[in-house]
Amino acid sequence: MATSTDKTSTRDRLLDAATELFYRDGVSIGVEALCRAAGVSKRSMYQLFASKDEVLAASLERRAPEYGRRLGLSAEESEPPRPPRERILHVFEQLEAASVQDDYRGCPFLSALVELKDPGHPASVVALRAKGALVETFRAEAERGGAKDPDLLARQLALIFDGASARAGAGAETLQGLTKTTAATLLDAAGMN
Amino acid sequence: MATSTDKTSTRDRLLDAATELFYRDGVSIGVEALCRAAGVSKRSMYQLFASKDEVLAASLERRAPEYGRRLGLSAEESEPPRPPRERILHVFEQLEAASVQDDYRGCPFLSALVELKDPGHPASVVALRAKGALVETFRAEAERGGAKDPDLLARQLALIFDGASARAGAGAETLQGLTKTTAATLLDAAGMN
DNA sequence: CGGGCGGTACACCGATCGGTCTCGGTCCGC
DNA sequence: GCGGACCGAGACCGATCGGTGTACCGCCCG
Repeated sequence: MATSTDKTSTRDRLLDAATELFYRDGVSIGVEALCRAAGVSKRSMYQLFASKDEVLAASLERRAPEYGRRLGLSAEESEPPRPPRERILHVFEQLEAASVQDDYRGCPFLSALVELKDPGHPASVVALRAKGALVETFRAEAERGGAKDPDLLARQLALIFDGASARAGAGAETLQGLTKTTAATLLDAAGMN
Repeated sequence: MATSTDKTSTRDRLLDAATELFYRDGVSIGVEALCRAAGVSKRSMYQLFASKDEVLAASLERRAPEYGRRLGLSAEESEPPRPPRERILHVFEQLEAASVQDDYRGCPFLSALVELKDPGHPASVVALRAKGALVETFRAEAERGGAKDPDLLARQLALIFDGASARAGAGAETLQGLTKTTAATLLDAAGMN
């Protein structure tokens, strides 16, 4: 019936460990190490998932909603809707805040796409969907804010977002207001607010 | 004496194959497959390099100068120096031209950094140096072009560059003038030409 | 009480990993 | 012509890969 917490616990433990290890060590982490970290036997893992690839896909899938939420882009009804410009800039504030943590390794979806190199991989499909959702949310905010070309602006912001997460994750950039400044410049040029 | 072409041929064949296979299949490609593709025995490879990691680093190292050259950033004395704005925009033209090829997988240096995740890896050191050189060249052109804040502009352009190569390489974006447009917007905002 | 059911533990599979080593051949200078 | 440097082919090493098969255990439900 999956009503209580302990029913799903082995699956959750597995996906929690998968999220962390795949992110920290990359997709090449072994099934053995993964299961050991999760406190789950390989047998159980292969009863829950058809393959390691599916575990990776599922861990990204589960991460997607929380990812959008932390960026402040989810359509929450709690707060009165802040102006689109603020909401967009808030995304980059969050990104920069996350990037200063020393275990930051960049956007997990982009990393998975780069590491897998196969767009047909189940995890790549999930990652591409998450990336598409981000652009779409940017686009909606841009439109709401009266940008001249919402689609162009959204794709520009996505460039900044992924470029910043990749460079910061690789240790090639420290951001420090860089993305917020750049995003603001692009918003201005798009005539938004 | 390493004077003629054939003396260095096994090394070159190996690095050529390494460049291609590491780029296409990622750093997880096996030594066996690598040597087979290069027509070089494992024994020869391990006499030329201490480890697979060193082969990867050397292949990136060798690629670096040609990389900068293809972007049109090398200090060639042949042509009369075009204005900085044009030179910068030319970089993005070249990037977009490269990204339409169906075997395009993004910037090889950024990919290596993402895949390795270890900034101390010899190949990561090479890649970080190449990335630093790109930013520095942007910065020099920005200064030459009278940008208000050359350092800021250079980092912004690097964001665009890496974001675009990552997204295009992952199949999440098709560019189509996007980077050139965006770069031009940033150049304008920086008061450059 | 008994039988599933979900779970762990662990041996095991063939394949492949990075790396070493031996063998035989080819070519070059003496 | 001979010795040695060089190199490709590939066997071999222990470890690990993703994945499976078997046996055993505790727990809940009838």
